[in-house]
Order: sequence, then structure tokens, then C-alpha cells
Amino acid sequence: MEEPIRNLLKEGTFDVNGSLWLESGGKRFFGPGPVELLERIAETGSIKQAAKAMGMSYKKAWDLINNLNSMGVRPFVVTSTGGEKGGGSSISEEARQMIAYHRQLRERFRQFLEQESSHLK
Amino acid sequence: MEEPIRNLLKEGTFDVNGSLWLESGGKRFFGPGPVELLERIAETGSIKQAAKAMGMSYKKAWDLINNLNSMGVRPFVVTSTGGEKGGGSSISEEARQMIAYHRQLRERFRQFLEQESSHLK
DNA sequence: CATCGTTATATATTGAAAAACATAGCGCTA
DNA sequence: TAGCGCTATGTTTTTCAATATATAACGATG
Repeated sequence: MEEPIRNLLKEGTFDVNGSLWLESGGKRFFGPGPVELLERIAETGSIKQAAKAMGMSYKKAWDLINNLNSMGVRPFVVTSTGGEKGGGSSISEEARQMIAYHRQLRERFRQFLEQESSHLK
Repeated sequence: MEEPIRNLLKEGTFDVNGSLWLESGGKRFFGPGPVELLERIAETGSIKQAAKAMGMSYKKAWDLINNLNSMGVRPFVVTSTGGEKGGGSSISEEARQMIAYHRQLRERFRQFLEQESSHLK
């Protein structure tokens, strides 16, 4: 017995949408923001440039990474200071696995949302 | 081929969590907040008391309701001013259907999250 | 017709999160 | 040993949403 929810709403397009993240002890540490940041660090080799590319302050990026690293057995972002380029950062194999996992998770969520949205079409 | 994501993370409990809402044109108008508000209005017969019970300001409650009503073919909350009790509010049959729909949606989402969380146990 | 509790609405205040800014340290290079 | 660009960290400023506050209108009632 399906409820015709759609009939209660005005003409127009409606969707079920949402957001998803990983948390520990109620504290979220892994979602779309950190994922994109990891990807950009991989691209640019620098937290500073990755943050800039996302329009995020360096401090926020650093805090995100620091927090993320604190949840892993091994760090997801490895940094170095000094040197010819002044230092830089790269992501670990573990980070790549997290990104891959998140991609799959997000895809499953997308399907869930699409399925739910189809109920209101 | 399952990724053993769990092994990348420290000892402790981890969960996939998220939130869900209905939106139209990118604007969200129906989620956990409005649902609870509707339920409390049904209980108390008053927006003011419902908001208070949720620790929400009257203005926010009113804005939420006003916005919600604007999405419906018929209003979800019907209000009256003046009279012996000074006025009051009640929810429509349509609102009850929205609540029922949301309950089911939330349950399906809960199962999705539980299933996803089980991957990290 | 004054009182009551509520809806309806506008404006002021507050508080928390983000951004912006500042500064020190690092290690290679010239 | 000075300079470069980045990491690391603390402090100040800004922004923006939520709350608080204020006021009018409403309609039954005594």
C-alpha cells in the first residue's frame, strides 16, 4: 500500500537528498570534504595548494587532516617540512583505499537516494 | 573483493551515519526537525508550546512551518488567532501522511546505515 | 471594552564556526 | 647564512544562523 505523497505536494520537482559520513564516538571524521582534500593533495603535492583549490583555509584543511590522521593506524597524509620546495605532502596507500571505499559507499548511497526519489515522481 | 577498511582504522567503534531530507530546487523543507515539530503541534495544539518543548525559538518554528506549508497543495499546519485560548494550531490529515511517510523513509535509511556500518565491524 | 494567550512579523543580540591574519620552524639551495 | 615555500600553530576578525526581544493583531469572554 503505497502512500501517494506526491499528491500532497505542489507541482514541481522533489527529491530525497542527504549526506553521509564516517564517525567514531559521535565525532565525524570522514566525509566528502576530507575525501576531496585527499584527492587534491595527491594531485598537487601540497596541503596549501589543495586547500586553495577548494577555497578552504589552510588551517581548516590542516585540522581536518590532523584529525583524520589521528583515526588511522597509519597516517593518511604524510608531510615534510623544509627542503628545496619548502616541503610538501602526499597521501598514503591507506588514503587511496579510503578514497576507493568512499567512492563505492557514495555510489550505494546515490542508488538509495535515487530509489527513494523515484517514489515521489 | 571486500576492502578491509576496518584494518586501516584504530581500535574503537566506527559507524556510517548520515542525514536525510526532502528538497525542491535545492532547498530543503522536510526533515527530522519539521517532523518532530508537527508531532508536537499535534500534541500541544500550539506552535509556541511545540517550539518550547523542542528548545526551538518560536520564530524558527514559524519559519519552518511557513516554508513547509508553502510546499503543500494544502497546508500541513492550520492556525487560528484570537479566541478563548488566544488561538492555536493543529495539523492536517496531509501532515499525518507526511509523518507516516517520513517514518517509513527513516526506517529504510536506518537499515541502509546499519548495513553499511556492519561492513566496518 | 479590557484582558488573555496565541499567531504573525520585524528588529536586535548572541554565539559558534569559518576565515583571515600572524609567526615560528624546517631543510634544501645558492 | 639568507632566502624560499611549505608545514605547524596560535590569535584575531568576520560571517551567519539562531536566539532573544519587541510589538501588533486577533477573537472569544467576562
